[in-house]
Amino acid sequence: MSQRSSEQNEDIRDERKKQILDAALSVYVQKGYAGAEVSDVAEQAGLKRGLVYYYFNTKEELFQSLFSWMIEKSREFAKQNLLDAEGSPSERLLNYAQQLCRGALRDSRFPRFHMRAYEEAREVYEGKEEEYIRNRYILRDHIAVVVKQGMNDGELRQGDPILAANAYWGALIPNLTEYLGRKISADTVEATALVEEIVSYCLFGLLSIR
Amino acid sequence: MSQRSSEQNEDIRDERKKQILDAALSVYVQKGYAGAEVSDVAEQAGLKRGLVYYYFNTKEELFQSLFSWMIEKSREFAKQNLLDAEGSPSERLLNYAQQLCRGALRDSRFPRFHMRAYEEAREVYEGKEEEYIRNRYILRDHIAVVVKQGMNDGELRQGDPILAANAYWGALIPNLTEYLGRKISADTVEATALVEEIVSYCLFGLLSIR
Amino acid sequence: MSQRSSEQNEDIRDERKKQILDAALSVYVQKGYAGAEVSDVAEQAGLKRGLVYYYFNTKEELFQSLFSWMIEKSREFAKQNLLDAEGSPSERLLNYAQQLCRGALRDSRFPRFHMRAYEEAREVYEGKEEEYIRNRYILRDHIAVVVKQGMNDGELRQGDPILAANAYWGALIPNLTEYLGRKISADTVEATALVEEIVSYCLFGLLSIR
Amino acid sequence: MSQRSSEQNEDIRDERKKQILDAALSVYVQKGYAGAEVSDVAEQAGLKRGLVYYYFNTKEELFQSLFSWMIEKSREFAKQNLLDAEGSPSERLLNYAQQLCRGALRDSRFPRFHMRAYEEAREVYEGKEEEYIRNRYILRDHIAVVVKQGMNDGELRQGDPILAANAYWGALIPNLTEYLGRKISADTVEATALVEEIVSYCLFGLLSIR
DNA sequence: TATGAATGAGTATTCATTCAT
DNA sequence: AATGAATGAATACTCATTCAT
Repeated sequence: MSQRSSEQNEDIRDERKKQILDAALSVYVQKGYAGAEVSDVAEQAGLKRGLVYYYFNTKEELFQSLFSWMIEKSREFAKQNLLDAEGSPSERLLNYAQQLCRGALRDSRFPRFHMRAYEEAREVYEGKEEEYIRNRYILRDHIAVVVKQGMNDGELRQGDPILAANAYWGALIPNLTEYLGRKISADTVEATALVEEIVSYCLFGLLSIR
Repeated sequence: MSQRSSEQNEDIRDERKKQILDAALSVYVQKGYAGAEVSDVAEQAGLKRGLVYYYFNTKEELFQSLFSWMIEKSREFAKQNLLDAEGSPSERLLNYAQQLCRGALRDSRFPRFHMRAYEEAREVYEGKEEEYIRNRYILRDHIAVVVKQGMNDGELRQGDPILAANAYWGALIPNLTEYLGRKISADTVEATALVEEIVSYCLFGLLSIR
Repeated sequence: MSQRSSEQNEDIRDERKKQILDAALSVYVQKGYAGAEVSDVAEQAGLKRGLVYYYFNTKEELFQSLFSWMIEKSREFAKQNLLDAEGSPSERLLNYAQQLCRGALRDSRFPRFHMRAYEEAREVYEGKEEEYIRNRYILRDHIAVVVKQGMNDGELRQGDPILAANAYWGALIPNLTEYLGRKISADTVEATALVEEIVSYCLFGLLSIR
Repeated sequence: MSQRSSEQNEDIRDERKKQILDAALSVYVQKGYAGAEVSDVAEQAGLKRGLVYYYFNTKEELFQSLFSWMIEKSREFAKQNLLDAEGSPSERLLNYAQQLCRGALRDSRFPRFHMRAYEEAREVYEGKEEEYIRNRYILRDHIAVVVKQGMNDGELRQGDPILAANAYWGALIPNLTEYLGRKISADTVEATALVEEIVSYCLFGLLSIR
């Protein structure tokens, strides 16, 4: 019998893991950590339960991997579109919010993941307090860095950057998931206007005096 | 006839139900619906599991009752401090946010409930689509009503009242739960300033140009 | 406060016990021993569960009482209509079967009780082997006595009286419960014909050569 | 791909299901539906409880399967030995009764199942009224068909075939279970005589005049 | 690498029973 | 005598996990 080469196996392994994590994401945004069953994930991935356990030793490990994966993707995204982007802090915050909107139009699971994850990180990282802390707050802290710059520059109102970052992020996320229900396809005029509006609220607030 | 008068029994029943629902709230904000066990609720309430089932037939019924209870309290609160309050729309939105902050200082389970509930309502109300819809969006819709007035008056920027309400509420809630970690006692100068700041973000946004 | 006299109490007690046993019978014929709940019995009797326990210490005791009660009634009935009746053995067997039919027309719970009881006596009398034996076989043994006489007289075919009694009783009982479905009221010509037919099968069998 | 071939798995599944159903039968004839515990069945089968649930989703489903299985076996048996057998109706009824006796000597659980099932079918098929009806009466109806032929031929007395079938079956079954207590091994002269006698009662009745 | 049968530690739920009033 | 709140020991059922193949 011909043996698969080890590189081939390596490829299969990587692909399978991605496949499983992607399925886990879909299940997670619908049911959360406690409510998600390993069977659900397997089914969603079109694989057998046993195989999921072949790649991830426990449900906990699977979802911690999911969290790390998502956090990593989110961090990279923030780095590109926020931290390393060009422009003043407020321009970068605007831009970042726009990019997040665009992303949500493509895949609403991203903001939905973050809505759940904010509350459930403690359960998923039970017993790994540091990772929990590091992961839970990482995005907000990235934002806070830029907010702080803006405050120092006088571009943003003085205050606690953390609270401001929370407000910015909090104003954004629920509206990203709201897209879903409206099922607007990206790149339409309608979508652009909506993005514009959503983004504006988290920077300018609700008042009209400007 | 029973020795205990029927009013006494009525009182006992009411008190027990409250006691159980209050315990369920504590468990819920920590573990969510799927993660919460009826045993946890019983233990938290200092009662036996059997008694919880004496008052609520199933876990589902218990948590649906919890949701209805919380929604009702939230609705009343919104009525008093937002809908029926005095002042212009933006004044009322400011005032309501302040009152929510005060409430969160007393009992952080309120905002924490809403953070979870927004995502989990579908699971809890599985099979009761209308109740789900009604309950999930009720607060946001209350806010949207006032936002719409403000938009009509020209006090608030024109836009979709629902999106604006989402932004307002979203900017507020995560910061309310943030209080917890800081454990500031209400009625201090520090607390007042913090409230001021949090509230300002959801109405004025982050920019300083005003 | 006026005290109830002890005779009055005695009366109440007796009446309540009857009431409970009668309810237990109704529940029993529908659900059997294991399937019957004390709540069912209470509800059927229009009483509260606690009161049932006031009169019968355990579910086991309640149903053992039911069995004793039914057996006693059945025994008396057999004594009057079979053992102490007039006529030859076969005449008495005919008469007894007819009387059982009449009884079933009035209250089908009687034959239905016996159908269940035959199988369930062991469970109900668990740990009381003698009572079980005595009660389970008492009716059949009464019949066997008369059958034996008939065999000795040459009126009935020679054989094992127990087997014959089983056949007689077995041929009768399912048809008594069958009445129910047909809901024939007693004392009609139709009912009389039906009784005639049912009775005939258990004595004459199915063949026409007579 | 799995190492075990799918036929092997098929075989394992079939065997396990049989094993569980057989155990369920043993438990059922002793305790009935409500009294039977899934643990009992597992223990009787020498398997773990979890595995029982792996093959049957609920206790209800398990016992409905048991019923279907038994009914099917009974129906086939009736087809071979009664409906499709040779001879006149009464000869076939005699033959069928004999075969049932023989079967009971080998495995008394068969008649004992039918004694319980007649009463408990309604509970087991709760909510599936048609299946209940179909299954409860199927054997009796098979018998009634042959009885009716016999009546038409003039071989059996005129009457309601259903009542006659009930009488035939009812006279037979309790005596089949009676074998048990006597523990006679089949193929002895004694056993043959007993079968002869039992069978005779359900066709000829008790009278000697023939 | 992949499958699916098997296991066992929980978790929801039921129900007989007690007991204060 | 009567009620209904309270208890706890089962019992049905779920689901993460293991393991032989």
